Parts: sequence; C-alpha cells; structure tokens
Amino acid sequence: MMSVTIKDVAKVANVAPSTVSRVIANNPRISEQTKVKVREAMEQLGYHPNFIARSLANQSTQVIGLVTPGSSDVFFQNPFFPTVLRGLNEGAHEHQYALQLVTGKSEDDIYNGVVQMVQGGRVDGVVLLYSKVEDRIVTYLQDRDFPFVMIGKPYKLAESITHVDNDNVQAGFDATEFLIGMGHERIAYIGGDKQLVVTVERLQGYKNALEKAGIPYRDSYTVHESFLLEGGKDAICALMDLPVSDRPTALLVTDDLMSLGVLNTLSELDMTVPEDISMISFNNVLFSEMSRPPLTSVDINIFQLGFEASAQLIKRVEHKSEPHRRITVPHHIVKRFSTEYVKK
Amino acid sequence: MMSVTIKDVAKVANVAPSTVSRVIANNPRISEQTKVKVREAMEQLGYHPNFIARSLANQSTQVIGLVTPGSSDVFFQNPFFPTVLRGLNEGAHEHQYALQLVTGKSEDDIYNGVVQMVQGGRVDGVVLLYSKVEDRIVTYLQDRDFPFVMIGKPYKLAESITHVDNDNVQAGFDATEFLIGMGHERIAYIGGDKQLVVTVERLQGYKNALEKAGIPYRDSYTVHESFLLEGGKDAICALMDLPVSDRPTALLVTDDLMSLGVLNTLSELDMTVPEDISMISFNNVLFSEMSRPPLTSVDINIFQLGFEASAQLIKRVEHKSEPHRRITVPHHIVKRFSTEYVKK
DNA sequence: TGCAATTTTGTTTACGCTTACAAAATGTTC
DNA sequence: GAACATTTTGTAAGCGTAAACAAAATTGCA
Repeated sequence: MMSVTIKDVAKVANVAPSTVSRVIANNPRISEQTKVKVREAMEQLGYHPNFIARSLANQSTQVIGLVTPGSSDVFFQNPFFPTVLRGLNEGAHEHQYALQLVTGKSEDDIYNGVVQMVQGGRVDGVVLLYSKVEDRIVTYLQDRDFPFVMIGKPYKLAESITHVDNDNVQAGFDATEFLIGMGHERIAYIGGDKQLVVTVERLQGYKNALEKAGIPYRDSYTVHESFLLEGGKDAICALMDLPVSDRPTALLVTDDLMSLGVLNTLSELDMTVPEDISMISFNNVLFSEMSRPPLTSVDINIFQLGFEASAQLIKRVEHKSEPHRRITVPHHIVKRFSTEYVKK
Repeated sequence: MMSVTIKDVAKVANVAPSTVSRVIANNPRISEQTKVKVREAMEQLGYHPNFIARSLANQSTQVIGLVTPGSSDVFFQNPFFPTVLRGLNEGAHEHQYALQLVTGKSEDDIYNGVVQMVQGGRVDGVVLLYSKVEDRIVTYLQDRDFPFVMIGKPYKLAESITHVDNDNVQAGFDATEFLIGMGHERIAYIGGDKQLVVTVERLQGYKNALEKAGIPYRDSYTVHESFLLEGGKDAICALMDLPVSDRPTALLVTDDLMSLGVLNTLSELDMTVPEDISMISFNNVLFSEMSRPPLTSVDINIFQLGFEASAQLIKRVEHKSEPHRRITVPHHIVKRFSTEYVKK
C-alpha cells in the first residue's frame, strides 16, 4: 500500500508535519497563505488522512457500535430493523460518524463482542437496539461509564440511562381504547417475548384501558410469542381453542409481522378480518398497508427512534457531562381496514 | 479513560512489553511458563488489547466495509437487505471480522464515503451489495487495487473481479420455462431498475426461454420499475392498459416486494391469482409464503450470497495474490400457489 | 532601529501495539 | 567446562497523526 502520509505532504509543501496536521484541522493559527500551499500539496499527492492513526492520537474513532438482541437472526428478519437502521444511519451521517455492527450468534457472543468493541477502543459509543429485562451488557456499560443510549425503556435506572422510546403504556392504552370505542369488549392481547420491556409496557396500557372501561382482565386473553410469523400463528391457535362464545372479537397484536401470521392463520380458519374479528397492530412497517386487509396499525415512528438515538449518543460522546435524557417519540394510530365496529 | 495497556501488564508480569505482545499473538517462541505468568497478569488487570493501536502497527483493521447502492433508503426497505446482511455477518464473524456500513444519501455521498473508508484505512476490504452498469466505485477500487468483492455480476471485467452471484440468466430462463410448462404463452416480465445487471440478466433468460419455445418477444410485455411496492403497482397498471385479448396470462416479477404490490393491485382490479393470472416471483424472502396466495418464487439463497461474499473477501484480504473467482450460488423454484395451468 | 508583543511554524513526545534485531539464558556436544 | 547452537526475552524503531512546548518570523510602536 504505502499510502501518502502527512510527512510526504509536509515535504512537498516545505513545511513541518505539524503544520499539515493543523491545516487539516483548519486551525486558525495557520496563515491563509500556507494553508493554501499545503492544500495544494495535499491535492497534488492525493492525500487522505489516516483514520486509524488519528483515532489513536485522538482517542476517538468516530464510530458508533450497534448492538442487536441476542437472537440477531430473528431481529434482522423484522422490518423494524432496516427502518431503525436507516434512522441511525442518517443521524450518524449528519455528524460524520460511521456505524459498526456487533456480530454474534449467541447472547454470550454478543456480550463478548461488545466488550471487545468497547475495551478495544473500536467505538466511541454504543446504541442498544432493544431493551430487555436483565441485561449484562447494560450493567457492563454502566460500570465502565461508557457512553451508550438505548432504544426502548430501560428495565431499571431509567433516569440514569439516556434512552429513546415511545410511550408504550400510552400506545397500548390508545390501541385498546380504539377497539373499545368500536364496541369491542372481548379483546385479546398478543404480545412478543415477555423479556422485552416493550411487551410488558403495552400490556400494561392494555390493562389500564380495560380497567378504565370496566372490562375485566382475563389471563386467557393474553398470549406471548416471538416477534415472528410463526409467533402469530401459534398465538391465534391458542385463542381459537376457547369456547365459541368466549372467543375474542378483537385482537391487539404488538407487531406487524406477527399480525401477518395471524391474518394468514385466520384466513386458513375461514375467518375474515374485520367482519369476524377486528385487529389492530403495532409498528406500521412497510407492508402493513400491503396486507389484505391493510392493517390498522399504531405507527411508532421507527425511523425517528433510530435517528434520535444516534443523535443523542453523539451528543453524549462529545459532551460527556450531558445529563441523561429520555426522548419520547410520538405515536399515532393509522386507521386502515382491519378494524370494524363489533356486531351486536 | 486511561485503560490498562500492554506496558502495565508487562510491569506486573515483570517482563518486557514485547513479550506480552507475543503472548497475545500466542507466539511459539515464548515459553509456556512465561505465557502463564503473563496471562495471569492480564487477567488480574482486566487487560484487553487496543484494536486501534494494533491496527496502526499492523496496517490491518479486521473490518469489512459494506457499500449499498446509491438509494440506500430503497435498498434498506427490501427484505433482501437484512437477509444478505445476516449472511455477511455470519461469514465475517467466523473470521473475527467486524462489519461497517458506508453511510450516505446520494450517490456522491456514498462514493466519498468509500474513498474515506479506503484511504483512511478504516477497512481492509469492501463488499459491494449490488452491481450496476457504470460504477465509479468499482473503477476506483480497481485503480487502487483494493480488495473487494461484489454481490451480483460485474457489468464488465467479470474475470478480474471476485464476485458472488446466482446464474441469473438461467434463473430467468427457468422461471419462464416453468410458466411455459404450464401452458402460458402471453408472459410479461416485470423487472427492476434497468441499471442493475440482475434485471438485464433475468430479462435475457426470459427472452431465451421464449425463443426456445418459439414464442415471439413483445416489447409491450416488459416493464421496468424500482424494487418497491409502488413499482409493482405502476407496472401492473401499464399491462392492464392493453386490450383484453392481449393481456398476459402470466407474470414474471423479479422481486418479491414488487410482487406484493402487483398482488394488491390485481386484487383491487378484481383479478384473482392464480385463477385469472399466474405469477412467479424472485428471491423467496420471508413473506413470499405469507402473502395470499403464497407466491411461487425463485429462491436465490440470499443468505448464502452474503455468507460467501464475506468469506471470499476475507480470503482476498489475507492472501492478496488469490486469483479472482466467481462463486455461483444455486437457485431453485419454490412452488406455491400463485401459478396455475393456463385456461384454454 | 530596537524591543516587546503577537502571530506563525517547527520540534518533539505520546497514543498502544508489532516486530526486526540484539542480548541473554539455556541446552548440547566433545 | 569451553564452545557453540538454540531457545527465550529484551531493546528500540516504527505505524500516521495530534498537540504541548519551543523557536522563529512578523508586527507594532516608541
């Protein structure tokens, strides 16, 4: 390789290496005259600064590490991922940061990946793309006082962790109330992994709404599965095992992908949405409008979640003393055709 | 920060820093005895090597750069992306490499991103996740003799670029022949951006199959749109503008996401698949089995495309003199319910 | 012109690690 | 046990840049 370094430029421009370095940083203590001279030399030689060397000298890499939940494979499948990535990407790019993924299959793998990244000085900060109940990674980062932000609400110590999240209790509440407003009373909740804080919170909102409406909460109406197509399938089968008169007239499904599964399973069972059963979904990803019927879905602004996360992280990295914040990204219900007034 | 360095370990273990370095590299010229001693010191101090410093000394970062096509936003939306990423991830992880994304909005942005990455020494090699007709990035990488591999077939100089691809001509041929085998003769081709090599190749395969069957090729039967939902919609409208007796009885759509759009538009037009019109799709991503009807789709093994790409790249990085290869990932048709024999 | 104040540039060390080369320790042979 | 070969460890020079400190050049003003 042997690429051109700051020294080569210095030689050509007939100045000291440090002068070149200062020109790069656009240091005001260098005269315009020599700046021009140096820039010409850089141009002529096709010089590009070496990030690695700069990182070493600076103790900063301009790279953000992204951490996916243990089961990356599953996570990647969900359209949530590309969208949040797009947001992260844009937020990072605005400040000239690059993104690096922590790769790993198992939970241990990921943990070690994070440790290597952090201790190895590969990244200046870390974004956790999830929030789960007990998380060694969070503990680790906190112990080392390493800058990170979380997408989702931290299980505990939320005040001392900068995080970007929706008001998921409220979102669950709103979605449930939306169904109640259409006359539904037998409403089932199909949520994802109980380890995920988001699942727990939306469930809470669901319960709150039921309580407010005076509808008793029934354990048999809540199912927890993974955020995948299969999950939706299994969930619906469990519900349809109930006696006919007891079956829910409406479903609240906390993920669009699961909703697709639910939709298909219902179709196999010859039940039509929304005539036989109503459905409200979460996330409002691309294909929620492409399903049949198009899904009424709670749009949680995934892009913005990502965007804010990297923006906040960079703020923390660059000003270590920034106070911890919570950023609440708004949600809103997008009404489509999977919800209908209950038949009396 | 002031983390623990090789020197601290050396002091504690009472050896020279170089010895510690050699222990890390597990150099056989260090006696087992001192290895043990040094490892204990590392353990005790919680030492982790600094990647940046190592990179600088080594001139190698163990990082792979990923380059998405200019319109990253669109690309991210497509389920192709997460799947290929998963493959890349796994291939990289097996060899302890990390992935870094080139971020950027416009084509220029991306180009500059690549230049910075490469010249800045941030990455050891690059994977291009696409292949398009005229590409400055390819030219640039070739000029600098920088290791890269491409997913898809290079527009030119395919022999001097290591690339991982399907046999897309054959795939287009197979898909078309599959439809012909069901008695279809009026078959339309709905492809993506004409700038993408894959579009061109599958079209070629389509033409070949028609020719072999003695079916004349008609310009009005080929439509090119972007790989998105909207694309599918526009495409189908164009075809349905044809006189009734001239309308195709079967569609070959080169992307599942577009197929979803097509499916929905057809449904709006009150046409049922496969009764009124047959459809074969490409990629076989997650939801091609979740659509209604589930799509017959050509599975191109996206995961493996990614996996091979990073594996090959790493091979190139570590042995610069490796000859250029072409890796052909097999495809196969997954028959579902969107294709039916033509009605006479 | 002379001298201090100020601006501009140069010298040098440090960042944490690798590695060629040198030196020391150990082993082998007669 | 001397002489040499071999194994093991240490010394020191880099990798390319940043920045503290020192030195030189320029400016202003009497």
